[in-house]
Amino acid sequence: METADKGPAGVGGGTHGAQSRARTPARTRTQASMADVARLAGVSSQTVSRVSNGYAGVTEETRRQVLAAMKELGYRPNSAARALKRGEFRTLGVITFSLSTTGNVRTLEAIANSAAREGYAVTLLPVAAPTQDEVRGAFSRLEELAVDAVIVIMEVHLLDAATIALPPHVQVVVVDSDAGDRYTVVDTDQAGGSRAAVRHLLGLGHDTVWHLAGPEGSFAAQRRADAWHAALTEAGRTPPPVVRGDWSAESGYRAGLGLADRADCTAVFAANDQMALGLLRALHERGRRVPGDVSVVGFDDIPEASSFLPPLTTLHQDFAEVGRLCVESVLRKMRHTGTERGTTLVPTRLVERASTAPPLRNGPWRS
Amino acid sequence: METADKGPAGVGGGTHGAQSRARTPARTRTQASMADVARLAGVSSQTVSRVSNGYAGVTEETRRQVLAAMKELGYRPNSAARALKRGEFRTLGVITFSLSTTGNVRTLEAIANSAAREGYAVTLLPVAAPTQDEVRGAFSRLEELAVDAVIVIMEVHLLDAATIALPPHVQVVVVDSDAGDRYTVVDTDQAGGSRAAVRHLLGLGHDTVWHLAGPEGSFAAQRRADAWHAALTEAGRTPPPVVRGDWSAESGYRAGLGLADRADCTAVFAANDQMALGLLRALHERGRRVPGDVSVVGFDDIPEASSFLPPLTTLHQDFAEVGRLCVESVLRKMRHTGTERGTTLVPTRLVERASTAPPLRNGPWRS
DNA sequence: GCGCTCGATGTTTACGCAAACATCAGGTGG
DNA sequence: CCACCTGATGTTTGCGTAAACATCGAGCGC
Repeated sequence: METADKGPAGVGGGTHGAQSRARTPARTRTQASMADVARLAGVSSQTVSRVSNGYAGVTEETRRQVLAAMKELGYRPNSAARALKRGEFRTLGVITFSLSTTGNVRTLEAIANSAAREGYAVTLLPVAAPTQDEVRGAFSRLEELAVDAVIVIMEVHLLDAATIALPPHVQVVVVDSDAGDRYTVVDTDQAGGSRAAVRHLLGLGHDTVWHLAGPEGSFAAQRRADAWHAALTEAGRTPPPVVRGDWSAESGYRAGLGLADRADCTAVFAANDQMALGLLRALHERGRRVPGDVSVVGFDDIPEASSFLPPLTTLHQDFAEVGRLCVESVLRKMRHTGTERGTTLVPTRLVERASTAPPLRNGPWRS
Repeated sequence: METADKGPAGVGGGTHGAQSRARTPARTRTQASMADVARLAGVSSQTVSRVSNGYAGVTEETRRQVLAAMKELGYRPNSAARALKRGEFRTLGVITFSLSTTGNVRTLEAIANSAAREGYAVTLLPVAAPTQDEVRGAFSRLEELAVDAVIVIMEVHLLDAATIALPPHVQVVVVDSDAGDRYTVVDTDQAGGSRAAVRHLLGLGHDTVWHLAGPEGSFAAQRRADAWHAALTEAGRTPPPVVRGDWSAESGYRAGLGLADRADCTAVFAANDQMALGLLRALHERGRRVPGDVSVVGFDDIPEASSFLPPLTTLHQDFAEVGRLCVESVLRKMRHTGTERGTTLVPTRLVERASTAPPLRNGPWRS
């Protein structure tokens, strides 16, 4: 009872107090080790190890004794020692800057869940700003970090720019990139999604489709814009000039104010739902009805999209699948120690809601 | 020079291919250790350790030699060995279920940043569902995890319910809870924010304020609801019945449909911005203008709130500060090995936008 | 100049675990 | 009945680091 650590010990009830029964001096606040368990159970520490790792070759009787001793001492394997011995940490590092975009967050969440299922922990490497220095910093922190592999949710050119040497055995998987030739890449099928958006709008009868693109530096934005352009060209339409935002609703609003004044703009494909939200607001303020006067398609299908005014037609991204595939492929790379490259794409799905409709050929704005 | 691992393969350009120049057997892909560096530099490994940790007592000359050797071998301290020796991992665990709410994500991000600044890594412990079993599972994974302390972003009653014993030296800090008597709690000043919302609306001249509350199980929701109730009562108003949602925009919409039909409902305080979004949609569909007929106040100030229709008046939460304080207090607890308890509250700030206005005493819906 | 201190460096050890190897008892087949 | 095997268990060893202790040479006061 003199050990004082009873309080913090149990979150909730449980095995409280085992510590306090210990006979060792009070300052010994160190966890019980295998040796301690072995002593109490009257076996060798190796046997404890075998039980701890679920190996065969231990009598049921012995196993029970060891388990009892473990419980009594509140034994927990020391992961540092384990990692040192085994040469692996069972931990994945995830590098991303700012969790401010839905996509990154959802992907991260899926990664964490998949990793947990595989017995891996996930360590977060935040990068404050998308600058070379910051990325380099994250990687140097990473260098001495306890991870077996790394998943990078980031524009890969920043990664290239930071000429940092990773420990040679650390595998890397990249999200949001087209550098499949140099890395293993898992990503949403940006191009397919964009084409679906364009085709949906053209199919409704719109002459052409405007594009509210993401920021310049983003590969995702670039690919969505490229595919939009290609789809229009393939359909024999003239792509209007690209309007750029920065993913934020605010930027969508600003861009939307410009678009709202153009009578020839009857359909807009926004590169993400946030910008679409801003766009809707701008159109509404300028008296352009959606979808009567203007149809709008977003990208991402954030949970709120169905509550926009009007509910937003958008491309659903399967972030869970992206995360799952990231973990799967990085683990595969680790185990095969292969250097496989290539890109895995996860398809999108068009979710039709109320923000798209055929154009009003003779609406107040038309002619 | 014969030691092989000169070039720990590079991410990005740089030292690529150095591996292949190595003369030792290819399978030797193990990182250089302190001993290797020591050998190359012609010093003892202890001196390497001293340089590595920036300790005094090393000649400038020697230091340079060691640093050169480190660089040549691409030496990186092995964090497992370091952790084993030092008895600490320099890692914080964060337990949360689903990163689906803005608040949790933003807090997590702030925690990661603050932790990085302190030289700590952050390991994510995802909990799939808010059930006892899941929480218990997360904690048992945690038990053998390489963390020095834990921050829980979760309703604490789930934590209580999971009768799990943490390693005694692992400190816990909790977000979103009122259990300051048992844990160290850092949280947004939910009550203060709610009172500000109510006072703002009453100040505009509304007779009373309706409340669109969060789900039953949530402490944050409970506290916001309680404070709303108290503020109304203090002002001598009769609180209308509570309307409940589940934080989602969809639930806000459903609740809003009911509210929209009540002529006596001229002001609503929604417990978060997402629900406010759904509420706005419902009111709009039913022809109730905001803020003309109904004023709406949200909570959180998510980035999109300024792009709602109309831009939402809401309570700004300082998640960055919450995260920072979490890290600060958990580290303090670790260092002092204290068992300090108590609650730290971070104030909110009312952001007035366009969704609130004085009531129209003689609008179409009034009398 | 002698003994002393002090700063720079080397040597030993242990952290906790698990692979590799060693041991040992009991059974089996010739 | 002995050589051999098999399955359960114990012993040794080393992972990479850093604390604790040991050493060693130079400078300094008397």
